[in-house]
Amino acid sequence: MDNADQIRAAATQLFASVGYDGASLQAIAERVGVTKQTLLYHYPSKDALRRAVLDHVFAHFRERLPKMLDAVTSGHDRFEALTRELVHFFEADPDRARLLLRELLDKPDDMRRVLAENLRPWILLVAQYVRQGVTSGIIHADVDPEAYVLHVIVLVLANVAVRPVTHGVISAEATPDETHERQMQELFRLTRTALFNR
Amino acid sequence: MDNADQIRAAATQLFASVGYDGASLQAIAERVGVTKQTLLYHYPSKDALRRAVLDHVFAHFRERLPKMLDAVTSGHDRFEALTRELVHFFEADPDRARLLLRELLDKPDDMRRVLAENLRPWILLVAQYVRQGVTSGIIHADVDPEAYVLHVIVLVLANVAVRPVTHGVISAEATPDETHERQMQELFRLTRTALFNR
DNA sequence: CCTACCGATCGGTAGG
DNA sequence: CCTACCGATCGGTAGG
Repeated sequence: MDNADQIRAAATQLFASVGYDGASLQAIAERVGVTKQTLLYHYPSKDALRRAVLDHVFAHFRERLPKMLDAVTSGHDRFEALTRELVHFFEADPDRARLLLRELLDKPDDMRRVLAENLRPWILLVAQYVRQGVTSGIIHADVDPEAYVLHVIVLVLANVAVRPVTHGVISAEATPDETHERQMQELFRLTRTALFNR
Repeated sequence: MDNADQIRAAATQLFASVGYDGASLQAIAERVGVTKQTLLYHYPSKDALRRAVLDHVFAHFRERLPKMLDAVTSGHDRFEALTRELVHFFEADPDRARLLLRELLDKPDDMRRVLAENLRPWILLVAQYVRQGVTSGIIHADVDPEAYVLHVIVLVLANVAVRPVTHGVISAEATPDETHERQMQELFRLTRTALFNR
């Protein structure tokens, strides 16, 4: 991994944890062990670094898309497998979830375009699979396919992003990990039950 | 509304839209038409202003709590009424949702304490109502009550917060308002179907 | 002695 | 990739 990659990785972490404005170029450079000026050699502006970070997250997402779509051919466990792939993608690096959520809040206009390009085609495709499930009778007839798929994505994204906080809200004697595991189990149950006829 | 209240209101808007670090005291003061020094007279530091903003949101939430809990005595439409109260609370001022989501990302440790105090007792109470519904047979036996209630809150919060982006993701010819209405209708269907036996 | 401010400026740091 | 800087703006405080 060269310096440009290391800088992007450090920026991803810092943007995710303290936000774009909260992360100074100096702080990002220090994490990598280079000067701020070296950073600005690789990325000519802070905004260029932002775009590089975001592009990299979506590049990873597109890489996993075929695997995700393989999971959703037909039947009950197939849709759950898709949700699991989604959870796996964000839990593999929770900074992805926090970063995307921050971008959604910070740059709604930009993100509308980015998501229209990167997420919309995929949502429409999965929604078509949902419609096939309705036709074959295994899925509730009153589901709104596109809205449902978006809800699943939002729910996974938000739950992974706010995971550090969840524990204090519903836990009793359980550990933070157990609480999160419980939360994700209910996420699978909830999204499955809301979709399929029994 | 005196200057202190106006400053808090302006800070709420700016913190919600550009984040805590992105909102300068100068910009907040300018919105109200006072100097930055006047702001610092009312709130001795930026962090004090942050706490005042957050406290005010939770004060509003606690105000509406009795009404919310009235809604959840028993039966199908009662739980939906509770979700509608929650949606109403955040849609009445979407800045509340954006602000809370930002705080969850910016200050997870602080928010864990804040939510343990302000949200946890209420979640546990509603979860007890869910358990009663399980006993009486109207609610699915495999629901995780606390996790379910938290998912509903997270789903409402996230959907209101990212509303400006939703339209570009699933819409075709519909207006942004119609798309959001569709999204919220599916939210009600999803949370209802995941809870109740048919 | 208190309240609600003002114009000016402090030491540091931002992105570039 | 580094040294040496810039215009501007940051959160916070001075006396009156």
